[in-house]
Amino acid sequence: MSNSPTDPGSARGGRPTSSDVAQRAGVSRTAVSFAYNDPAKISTATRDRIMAAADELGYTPDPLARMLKHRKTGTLGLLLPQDIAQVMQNPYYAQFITGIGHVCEREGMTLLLCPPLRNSMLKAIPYAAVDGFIVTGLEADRGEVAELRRRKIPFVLVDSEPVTDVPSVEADDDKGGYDLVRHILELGHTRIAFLIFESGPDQPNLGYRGPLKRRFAGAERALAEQDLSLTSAGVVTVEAPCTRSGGYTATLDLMAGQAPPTAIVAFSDIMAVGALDALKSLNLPVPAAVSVVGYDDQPEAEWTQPRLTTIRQPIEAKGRLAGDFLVAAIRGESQHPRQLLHGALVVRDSSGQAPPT
Amino acid sequence: MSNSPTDPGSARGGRPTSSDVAQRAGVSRTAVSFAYNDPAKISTATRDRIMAAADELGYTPDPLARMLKHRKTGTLGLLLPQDIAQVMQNPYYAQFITGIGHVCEREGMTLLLCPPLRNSMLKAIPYAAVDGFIVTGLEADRGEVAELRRRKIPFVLVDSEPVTDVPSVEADDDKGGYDLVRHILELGHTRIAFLIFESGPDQPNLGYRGPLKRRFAGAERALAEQDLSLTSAGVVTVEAPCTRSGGYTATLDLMAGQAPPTAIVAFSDIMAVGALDALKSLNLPVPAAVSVVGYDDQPEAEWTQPRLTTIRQPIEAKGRLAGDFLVAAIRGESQHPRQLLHGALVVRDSSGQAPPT
DNA sequence: CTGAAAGCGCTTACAG
DNA sequence: CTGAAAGCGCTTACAG
Repeated sequence: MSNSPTDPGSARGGRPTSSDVAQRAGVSRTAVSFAYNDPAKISTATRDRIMAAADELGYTPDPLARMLKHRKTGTLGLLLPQDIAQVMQNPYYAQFITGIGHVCEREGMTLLLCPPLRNSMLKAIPYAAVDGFIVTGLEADRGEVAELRRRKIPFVLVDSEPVTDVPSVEADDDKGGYDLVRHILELGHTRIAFLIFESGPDQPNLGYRGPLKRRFAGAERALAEQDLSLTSAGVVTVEAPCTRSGGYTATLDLMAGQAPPTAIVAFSDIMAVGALDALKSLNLPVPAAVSVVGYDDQPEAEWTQPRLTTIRQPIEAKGRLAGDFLVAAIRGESQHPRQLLHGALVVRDSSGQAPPT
Repeated sequence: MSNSPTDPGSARGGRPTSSDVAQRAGVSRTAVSFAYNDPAKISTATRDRIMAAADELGYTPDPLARMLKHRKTGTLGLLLPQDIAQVMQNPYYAQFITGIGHVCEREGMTLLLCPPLRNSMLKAIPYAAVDGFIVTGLEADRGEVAELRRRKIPFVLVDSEPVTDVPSVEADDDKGGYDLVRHILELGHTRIAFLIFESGPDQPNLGYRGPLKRRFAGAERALAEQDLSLTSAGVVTVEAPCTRSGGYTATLDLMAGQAPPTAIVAFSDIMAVGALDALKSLNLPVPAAVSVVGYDDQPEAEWTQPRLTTIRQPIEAKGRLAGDFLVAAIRGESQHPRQLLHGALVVRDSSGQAPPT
């Protein structure tokens, strides 16, 4: 109605379009577009007139229309396995996103956080206006990955099983788990508790997956060398939320049991810090009575009392590489780069000889 | 070329469009659209045929085109005053984003992180495909806010000066600063060091702004009640990066000076924790020799040794409210809601009587 | 139940 | 230096 040929929109309630500006400035829409994108193509006078009109009308080119035309959005998508709130609570993700952030800065791009939609990562994919996805916490055989493949949209896999036909960034979690447990075993411990983070409601009872699965695989190898296993007497595994208080509570429970562990292997620094808190509150000296080790080497690990033995993992580098690979894939530059990131055992003061029995 | 009327795109290198699917299924583009958006309008047989064709072609509706047509993106924009990497390092933002995340989950929306583009927040605005912005760390008189107003795009201001014609979420930082300093003064301290975070390169030498400015205003009121001021002998202010090690290093410097402070007022918990570290390494008992107080009441504050006296600030609630206000504004529901969030002094163990002189 | 047509707001060869 | 036209890929009244 108000959209008749004679009134191309200026009377509508909505925001002004390039037609409105063109009309007001007495030029074509082409000229308006040039004023913003290629000022050399029009005279200065025309440009000034257009900009003045745009200013009066409160016009700015619609980013959506621009993106549709250019077939690019200038944004990287991060497909998340959990809600934004949960992710932000996890220092691991904060570091990972920091790494991606460096790439965004360099490329002048924005970052879209894409949490599951109605509990489904799959459903979140088609609604994201991005040039490509970074996918974390997903095995390559999941439906989401197949969907991404099918849509031929650039993406990179982080922390999945090794795959060869997709850009991917992996960490040697198997080796990390092995090194950590071997260190503990060399100190003479045999009563060992594994303190792990809950897998999340998304994938219940599927057994451990992803990095956790690989860390356990490494742990089992180390145990096997001493004729032990995850099911040996004295070896236990407890799950808790991936937070400091999660580690605290779980450790309190653990130490209240009979034949409590002499070593606690937490697969997350933040949980290890909680374990340290619990042992302090129980007046159990670390590492004299109980050893505690973590995973990730978060900054906190250096500040705890005693300082935490842990596996250093280059989380930020992981994010940065994932971003680099994605940008390359978007540009069609690289084929299927893969990078395996190495961790390292960092021995500090929280692990020591097993107490005599 | 390959785009001739007889070949609507299926032979192109790019992704398939609804035309390709329509052609393959022998229906119109309308039918394809209905298959996705309103299946009741076509027969089951037709729908199946369409979906099969879509599957073979790897088709999914282009989110950009959809958004352009619907005039909504389903994403909230967070306009950041710093790069993503810096923001993610700051636990304040992690909590704030957590709050927004709850809203995203409830609404099924995504969150776009919009860092400055070429060092300019202003330049970042026109490139963001969002339904509205949450703007943090900006005074209402800044150009960015004027630009947002001009474009008539929904937005909410967080931690700005009070404004009435825009949805906003504020915290009573003035009262926080007052309460904190009054607490310290009541304990008899007169040699006081303020430990504050650097303002960032974006706004150099403009004096303190935003929450920092208001906290200082409150602090000055409290000082004035004791005939002191920020420039009194014994009262100093030092700036450092808003990190644990920033607080650590600054405190070491502070205590090495002559007439070192007996109270350290950090306007950030994370810096206060660093101060605690430094005092421990100097063997200065807290609070017997030196009192330390923080701001924010991050989870860490309860875990430090000794536990930290601080101002509790509902950061997550701040994010949640900002999200709620923005969603309401996008829907055109609310006018200009404002919410002032209250903090509270939480006295724990890190503050005590000033040592006798 | 299905299709031709207009339109979301922009950009970019192309012709003048 | 400027403008008419086609097109990015979709959706949605409208007419059948």
